Order: sequence, then C-alpha cells, then structure tokens
Amino acid sequence: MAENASKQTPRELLIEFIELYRSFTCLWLVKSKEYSDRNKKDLAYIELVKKFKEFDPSADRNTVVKKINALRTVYKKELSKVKSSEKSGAGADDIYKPSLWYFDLLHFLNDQDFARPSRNTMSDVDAVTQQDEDSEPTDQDYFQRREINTPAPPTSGDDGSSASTSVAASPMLSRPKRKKNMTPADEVIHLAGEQLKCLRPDDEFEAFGKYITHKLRSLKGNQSGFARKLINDVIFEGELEALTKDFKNSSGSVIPLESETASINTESAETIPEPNVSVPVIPSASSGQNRVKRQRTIGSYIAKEITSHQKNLIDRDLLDLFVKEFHPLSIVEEPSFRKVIKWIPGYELPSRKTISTTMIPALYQSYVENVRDLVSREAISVCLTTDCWTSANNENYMATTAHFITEGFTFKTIIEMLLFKWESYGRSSRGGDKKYNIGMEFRGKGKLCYFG
DNA sequence: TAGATGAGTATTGACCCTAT
DNA sequence: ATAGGGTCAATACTCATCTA
Repeated sequence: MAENASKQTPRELLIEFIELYRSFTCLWLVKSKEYSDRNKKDLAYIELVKKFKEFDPSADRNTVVKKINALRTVYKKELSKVKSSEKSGAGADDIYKPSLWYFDLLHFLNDQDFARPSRNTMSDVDAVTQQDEDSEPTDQDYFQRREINTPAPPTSGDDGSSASTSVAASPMLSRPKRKKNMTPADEVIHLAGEQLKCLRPDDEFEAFGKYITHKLRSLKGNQSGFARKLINDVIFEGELEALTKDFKNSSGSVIPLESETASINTESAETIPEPNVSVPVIPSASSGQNRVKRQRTIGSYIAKEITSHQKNLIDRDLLDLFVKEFHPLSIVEEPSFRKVIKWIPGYELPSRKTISTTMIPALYQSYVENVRDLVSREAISVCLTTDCWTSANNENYMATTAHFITEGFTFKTIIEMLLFKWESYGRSSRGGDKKYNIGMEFRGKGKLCYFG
C-alpha cells in the first residue's frame, strides 16, 4: 500500500499525529477564543513538530503546517464526495464511502472547519443542539469538550447580542453566565483574573529571559550593546537552525572587526551596505593573518537604512526572478530565500500578495506604457507577429512581437512583447483580449501594417 | 506492463484580521 | 487605506502502488 512507501508517514505515527492535532483546538476550532491566540498556536506547533520529528527528523513548523493542510485537503475532498453523493438523492447503499483510512479520524473537523468565524453570534444553546444533532457523541467528543472547556476563558455576554468583542464562541463551549449584581467593571476584572489563571507559570525560558534582563542592566557602558548584539547573533543563527554544540559566531565569539568591513564605507551610495549580521568570515587573499585588528564601534552594528531609490532597484531585480526566470512567487516565503535577503539591511522583502497584486501589475503597466511611448515616438509602421500555444497544463499563452523601423531607416528595432509572461503563474488565460487591444491601438493610430 | 488509483506536495488566490 | 500574516480551498502535479 501507499502508506508503506518510504516517503509516507507511518500509519501509527499519523494516527498519533492526528490525535495530537485534535487535542490542540487552538489550531482548528475556528470558533473558539484560543483559535486566535498566537502563543497557544506556537506551543501547539512545537508539540506537533516534536511528534512529527519521530518520522522526519528535519521537520519544522513549515513541514507540519503543510502536512496538516494536506490532510485537511484530502479529507475535504472525500467529504465533498460524500455530500455530493447524498445530495444526488441516491439510496443509502449508493452513498459514497470514503476509502481514505484516516477519514474518520478527521471527523472532528467537520461542521466547524469550513465556516469562517462569524461575528453574528447565534445562540450557543442552539449551536450545541445543532452539534448534537449532527454527530453522535463519542468518547473523543467528550475529550474534546473537556479540552476546550478547561483553558477557554469566559467571554462576555451570553445572549449573542453583545458580540462586539468576539468571534462567536465554539458551539461546544459552555460559557458561564454573568453573575447577577456584577457590573461591567467587575466583569472585566473577573475576566482578567480568569485569564491570569490560564497563564503558565514561568518556564525555564522565561526565567532565563529575566536573568538576561537583569544581567544586561548591570553591564556598564557599551558592554550591554555588545552583549545584545552577540545574543542577537546567536538567536538569529538558531532561527536558521544553524546552531551546533560547538557553535561560534563569525569571529569565534569575538566582536567582528572594523577592518573587515572598512571597504564598505568607501563604496558608492548605490552599494548595498554590509548586512548587520555576523557570518563566518571566508578567508581571502586580502585578509592577511597579521593584519592589525581594531574593534568596531557600536555604530557600525546599527542597520543602515536603504534609500527608497535603492529599495526600488532591489524590488525591480526581485521581480526579474518572476517575470524573467519564472520562479514561483512563493519563493519569497521560503526560509532559505529570506535568509539570503536578510543580508540586505533595511530591506523588507515584500509579501507574495504584494508582489502579485501590486508590484507585478505596476511593472506590467509600466512596461506597456514604455512600449506605447517608444512606438508612438519612433515607429513609422509596425508589424505584429504572434505565437500562441497551450501548455501541458492546458493553459493558453500568447506572445506578440512588434517589428518596426525608425524614421531614418538607419536601423530596425524588434520589440518582443511577451505581454503575458507573468500571468503564467496564475490560472488566467486573458491574454487574447489584451493582445487584441494592443493591435487595435496600433491600427487606430494608422501604424499597424500587418498583424498575423 | 500500461493505465488507474491513492496519497502527498506545490502553488496560488481569496478571505479575514491586525498593525501601521 | 494599505500591507502583512494566517488560514483555507482549489488545482495540478509527482510518485508509489494496484490491477486487469
């Protein structure tokens, strides 16, 4: 069977993984209060990563998230088959029975997963009733309710009309009613108290954090600055999972030397300054062993802001990755790529969404305008040729090339207009319309002599 | 052995919430 | 208002296994 394949998660472990995931309602119970609690999610993911590492030692949070998404996607697919078979009015015997072995294990996702948190709060009583009607109570349901009820702080109001504070609570939550004679202020205090009860006592990390805080305060002069820098370096390496037992920072736990980066200051304004993180220094012909080493000033560790012009240049080069090299937009979300970008101090990598919805459309618009401008200024007449094809994915593409001769007949310029290059990342096939528009525009100006 | 099927992965857009 | 982050659904794809 497929689950025996080396790449697949062992069944026993996957069962445990799903059960663990189920126990962390903050990850899937969208209507619960804790669903929006980032700290609880972080802790939950840590546990899940720990579990998943039994199968894949290199697993991280990303791995786990992808795994969960895959499980949910498959479950949803199977569920939709069941529902569609029910809708079709088929007899009980014809209702689709999923063969997905863990389909039942993911049933807890049903009926709450696919509805986004609503601000319109229905009566909780009704919701509970509905829940009970929809599913047979099981031992796991009992466990789940207990799991939810324990940590969830009470929410304000129980009549659904005072929903200003909240996303609707879970249908399975039994919210305590407001005590009589309790003023709103009392209630806030009460809620805060309940919240505090939910807080964990200091764990070893928090205790260590306080210790570091205390020690940093006790350092004199610029020593605290140096100490913070070194701590930041180590944390940064840890985030990159680059720490080892024998880890040393860039210069063997020694503050990097000013002389190692002195050349940066002599370069032009367009040069990207040295990243404000330390890395192992690669020996080079110019880095002699007997060089006089001087300690860098604290100012050299302050990230240098890049100018907006520099940012635009970097952005433009970044877009080349997508429009020229056809890399997926998701590359900006990949840890390794972000690791590289961290070497550009002061530069904030735009999100995938920003790239797709703002930057690429702007680039496209700019490109079109440049072409229009060039043709209108220099071309006497334009010949358009086009090539259309369909990819293996059954997506349609079209490239248009404009050929034109300038007024002096001194040279011939050919402009290749791959107008829809960037759309190859999406699922749009609107290329035909746009090409048509370009052609019409040239003809309207009396410049289009051939179009084929 | 080729095609069908199952399981998992990669990518993207949409939606919602939050921070600035 | 805008951008970023988190989440989810949809889709296409790869790979392994099953089956006729």
